[in-house]
Amino acid sequence: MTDRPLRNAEIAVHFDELGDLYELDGAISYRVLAYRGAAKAIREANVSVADLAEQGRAEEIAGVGKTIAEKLGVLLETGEIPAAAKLKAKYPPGLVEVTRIPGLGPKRARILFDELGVDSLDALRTAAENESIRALKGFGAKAEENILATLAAGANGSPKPRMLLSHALRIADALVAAMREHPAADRVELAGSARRWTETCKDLDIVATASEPRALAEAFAELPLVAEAGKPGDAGVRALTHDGMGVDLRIVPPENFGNLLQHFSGSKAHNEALRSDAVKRGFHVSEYGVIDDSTETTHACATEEEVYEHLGLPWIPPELRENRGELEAARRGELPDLIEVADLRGELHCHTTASDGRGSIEAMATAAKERGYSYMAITDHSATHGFGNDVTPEQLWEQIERIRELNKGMKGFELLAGSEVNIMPDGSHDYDDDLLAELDWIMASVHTSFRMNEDKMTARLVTAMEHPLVDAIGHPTGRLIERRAPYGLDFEKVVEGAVATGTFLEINANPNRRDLDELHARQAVEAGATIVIDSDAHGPDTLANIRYGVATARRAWLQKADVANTRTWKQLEKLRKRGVVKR
DNA sequence: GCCGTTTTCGGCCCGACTGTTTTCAGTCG
Repeated sequence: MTDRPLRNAEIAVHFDELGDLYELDGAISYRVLAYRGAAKAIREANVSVADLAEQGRAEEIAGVGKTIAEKLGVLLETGEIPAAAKLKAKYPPGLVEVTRIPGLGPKRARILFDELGVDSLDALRTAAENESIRALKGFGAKAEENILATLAAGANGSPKPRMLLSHALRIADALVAAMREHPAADRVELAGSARRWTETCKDLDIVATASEPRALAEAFAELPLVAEAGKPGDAGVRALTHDGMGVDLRIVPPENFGNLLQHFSGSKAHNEALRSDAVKRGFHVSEYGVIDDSTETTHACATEEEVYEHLGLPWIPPELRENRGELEAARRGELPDLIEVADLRGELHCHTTASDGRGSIEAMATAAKERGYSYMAITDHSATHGFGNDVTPEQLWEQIERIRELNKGMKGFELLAGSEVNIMPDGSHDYDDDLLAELDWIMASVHTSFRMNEDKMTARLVTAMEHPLVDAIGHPTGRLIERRAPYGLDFEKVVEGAVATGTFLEINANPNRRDLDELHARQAVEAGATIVIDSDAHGPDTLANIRYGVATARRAWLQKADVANTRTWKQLEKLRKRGVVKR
């Protein structure tokens, strides 16, 4: 354990935990919400909250007042919050797991603990089996039945794993397409977190209007993709797909479609903030309409644009709806003009059969041209990648020759010789400089020794960026969504290094990576760094993964100009640190 | 606990569902 100051995410964990503990302790909900709100703001702050606190400026964070600032100070000094320590002595750790059993919350868990001494999931199961829960006020036999059923179904008090967006969208797109073909369907749209292009999804929300709502709901329940479904009604139906994904189909009259789409697109945080703000202006917003206090009329909205318009706001792109400043920006008329997939002019990170890819150089180039790109860099793995997929220096010399030859035959398309070189533990690279100097484009990435300490890993990346020929850092934090945490990094220092050296930082669009993530990407661009968005395609088909990278960029508020490969290759060459190379 | 073009005190987003109740609290999204 180094004596470095706590990172934002680590501080946030402490305040979330304190919120949970206060909730168990029966604190008023607004106090609990205050801690959770502060935790979210701290987690998403793009400066070091520890540094801010050091300067006595913690209260500049929205949702952090005098009390939380004080607790933050003590946390940074001693490593714990006294109030939390006190509550942890009072409530056993297993009790938090009990609150996460569906149907049980903090209030009911607390009753079980106080009355029956339930302090773990095992104790909960025993109490339900002994039928001692039904005697409690507010509980009955049904409660015991539900508890045993959820425990038997494998509930373990940990949050349910979330499904990767790429997987969720495969199902969602198929469901939406099938619904749109139904004769009773009028409008069918995907809502929820998938519409906001979040990294993972808990479930799917689909909203629709229909000439015969019940017929559409019934047809939905019968789709081959659906494993089981509730009772279809005029309002829709809930279903479960074969891979366990919950799907909620909601059907409303056409005049309310905008309200419903807005409501079910979320996020929760965006909607709460939107509604709080609306109340101050004399409006009440729900999925059924916008109520105007002054005239006591309810406005049904057929489109989302109308919902926002009633509140004096322009339409806000779903990717921005996370309560990260979008409402304020919308009110000021300063929403970003978000980057789009069509803005990208070239691909700068892909693999061929020379390393671990599935396609030839020609196949990759053809697929890139078909996407409308005007350039592509072939970036196979370098000599130490291992797994038999490395490109030796000799092979790379040959590949450069082949690419130069192939490029001669390309019209209106530039095929570039590149490499994804490994960043060695000391920050050096595994090809000689004279070979690197022959390449048009160099990505540098970490593929080994992930478990270095934070200082060393930060220095490793900064050293890599100081090399005059390294154009960009690939998947800069090394995380795999839901599978592998990012390696320890002082991200602020990495961004400083990128800005100082003029090295681009990648948003890797592989849906398992999306690395940089949206918060890091936003932070990097605000600090003056330039981004490249790459598919890291290992075959012609996965060039299309670029949409996940663009989604991350949009969620990071990025505009066309923030991303280097929205430019032509000639323009991009001038932008990078080594400039244009004559050959 | 936070916050301020209604407010430094008194508010704090909205509605559905469930199981337990005879009118509602807790939970969920």
